[in-house]
Amino acid sequence: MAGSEQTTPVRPTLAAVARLAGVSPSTASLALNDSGPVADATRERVLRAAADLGYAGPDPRARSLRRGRSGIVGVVLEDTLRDAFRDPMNVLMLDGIADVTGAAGSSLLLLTETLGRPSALVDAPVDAVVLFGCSTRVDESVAIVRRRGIPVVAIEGRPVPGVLDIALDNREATATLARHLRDLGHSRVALVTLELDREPVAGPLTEARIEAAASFTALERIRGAQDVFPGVGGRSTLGSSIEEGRLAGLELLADPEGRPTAVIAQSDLLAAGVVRAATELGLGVPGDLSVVGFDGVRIDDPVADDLTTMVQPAIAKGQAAGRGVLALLTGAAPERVAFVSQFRRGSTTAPPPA
Amino acid sequence: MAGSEQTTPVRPTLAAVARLAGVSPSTASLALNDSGPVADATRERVLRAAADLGYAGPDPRARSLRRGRSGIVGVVLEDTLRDAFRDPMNVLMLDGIADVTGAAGSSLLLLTETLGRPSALVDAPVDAVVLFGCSTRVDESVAIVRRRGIPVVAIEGRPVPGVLDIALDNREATATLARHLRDLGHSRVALVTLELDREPVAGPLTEARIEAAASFTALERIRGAQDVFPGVGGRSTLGSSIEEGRLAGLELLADPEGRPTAVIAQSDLLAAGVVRAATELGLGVPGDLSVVGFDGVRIDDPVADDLTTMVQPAIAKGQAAGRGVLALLTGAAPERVAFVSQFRRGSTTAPPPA
DNA sequence: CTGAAAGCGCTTACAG
DNA sequence: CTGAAAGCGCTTACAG
Repeated sequence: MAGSEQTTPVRPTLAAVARLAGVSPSTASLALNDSGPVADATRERVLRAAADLGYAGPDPRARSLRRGRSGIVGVVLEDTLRDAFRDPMNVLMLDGIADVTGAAGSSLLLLTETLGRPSALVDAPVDAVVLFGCSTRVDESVAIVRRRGIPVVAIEGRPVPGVLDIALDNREATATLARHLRDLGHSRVALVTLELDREPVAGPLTEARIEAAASFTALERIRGAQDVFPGVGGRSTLGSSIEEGRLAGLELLADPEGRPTAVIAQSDLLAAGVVRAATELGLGVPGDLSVVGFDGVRIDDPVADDLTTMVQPAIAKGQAAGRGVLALLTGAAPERVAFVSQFRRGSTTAPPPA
Repeated sequence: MAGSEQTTPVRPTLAAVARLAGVSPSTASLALNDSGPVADATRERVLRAAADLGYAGPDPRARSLRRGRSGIVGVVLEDTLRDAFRDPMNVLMLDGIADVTGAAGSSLLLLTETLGRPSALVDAPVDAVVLFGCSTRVDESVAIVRRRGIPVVAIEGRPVPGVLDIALDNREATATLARHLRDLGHSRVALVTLELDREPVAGPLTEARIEAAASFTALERIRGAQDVFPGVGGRSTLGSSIEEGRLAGLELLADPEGRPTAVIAQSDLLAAGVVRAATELGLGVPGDLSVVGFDGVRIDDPVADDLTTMVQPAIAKGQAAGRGVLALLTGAAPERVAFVSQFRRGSTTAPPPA
């Protein structure tokens, strides 16, 4: 109005409203939040004053300091959002979390685990944190958060005391797929894994690398395959995407000699990539090569539309994580939750070529 | 240790550290942040005290109240995260924003515009907000945020005073596609639009609905088509997805009589769906039907892999929005940014059937 | 029903 | 170089 200010207009405070209404800040606060007995006339005066001043509600920063709660739940994903959201599983889990925490009035803060750069996690104003355990850098995050005394829920994390775990039967589920392949007659099987190491490497799986695996999810799924095919080898990737699956598939299938007759991919995206690689090399699926995935996403790819896979309840997992957060926040006894995947036979598995 | 507490252990405060170190809180603060002259010996004592107590750094809530900054940027998306993230454009833009704000030490808070439920936007502790303008409920968000006096950047928003706009040449870009079709000889053209209304409806486009359009992006793209094909009709959808495109395509192509020879879809996802619908109906693309999209995403669908489309710089748009936020926060003069899309001729357009 | 007071945990001029 | 003080904006016992 008077003079064209460059600075942000000063936001009216509760004190200003109280002053204009001619009451104390305490009374104004009670009236505005109607959290106490206030005379109707007084309330009205306060409300009018607030309206006159354009008071937009309490400053969330002050309120959260006072209350000891920010209403924010941190969600820790891998490196870039682009990578994290490429896999529909992550999006679905996030959506599941938001379902529950959103209904309780909390919003989600996106945090990434960037190697090198100090994590925003160290001083983000979060009430609780959800870790995506398929990430390879959960351990650092857990350390930071526990130091801060903030409740943590880990989806598929390596069981750690003090961290509420939302578990999936990764090992047993993969074993189910492996048995399916074995029952079909396969014995030359190869793995295509999710990112395995803290600094992901695409390359052949070795005992040493498996030993040192940072991703609990990837490790458990490897173990499930080993339960059925001891010593099974394969390749690790840089993460769950069709392209990574394709690259791994190309490597695995290049040499007609040692070529596997079946591939166990650790996600549907990777499996779709393997199918694509096979097609490029002129191999038929499932005629020449059987391929299984994991997740049970519908992939918009006619060539891998009907994968044999384990269907996991991604949204339910997210919701359970959300409920876990809420429980931890109210001091309730955190109950570990374990989800079970379901076998779905698609059209990408068959007996090995004669 | 002593007694198994149910309550969260009390976090050590700066005051506790100072007490243990035998200095004042002010000095402890200076030492911890090294933001002032402190004797080496003193600093060491403070640091040791902090370590002994397991002090995890300043409480972000208190710090942000004091500083007047939370280090959080709100990002307002449509309804559910699942819907928002289904379109790669949104993910890429988000990633672009995170690039810039993350480097400046801010994290992203996910906020959704849910009809009915009061938006978390009214009291989220954000320093600034980025609005995704293709959403149909930007106007409410703008109102809330301006009332709070928080800087706003809108990506493809309807130009509003006080809101920094990251613009895209939606109208002209669509006109380019339309001219391409006209030059090929098409005159029976139909539109498949993004969500148009506050409460999205899938159905035939009418003048009244266009008049009342809530999505500025959708509206501008309609206008661009009308610039070349006055009065062009079509169908609106519930949002950018292959399935929505398919459904709209099925409706548009059902009747062999009035069937268009070309469809202008407002996103590549929608265009892919239209191609799919055509295929289902036994129509060849581009032989029987030409289809153009918008965005320039690579869609993992062999049948719509090579769309004729306008390629838009999604990540750059996000980065520009991020820079806009930073500028607004430092009080710099906000400069409106306008991006230009590029025509890419794919294999989904050809002259109309004879 | 209303107000004075304390305090959430920190940072930042300001003295000394 | 160090400390006492003020204050960010609110909420919540506690008197009255």
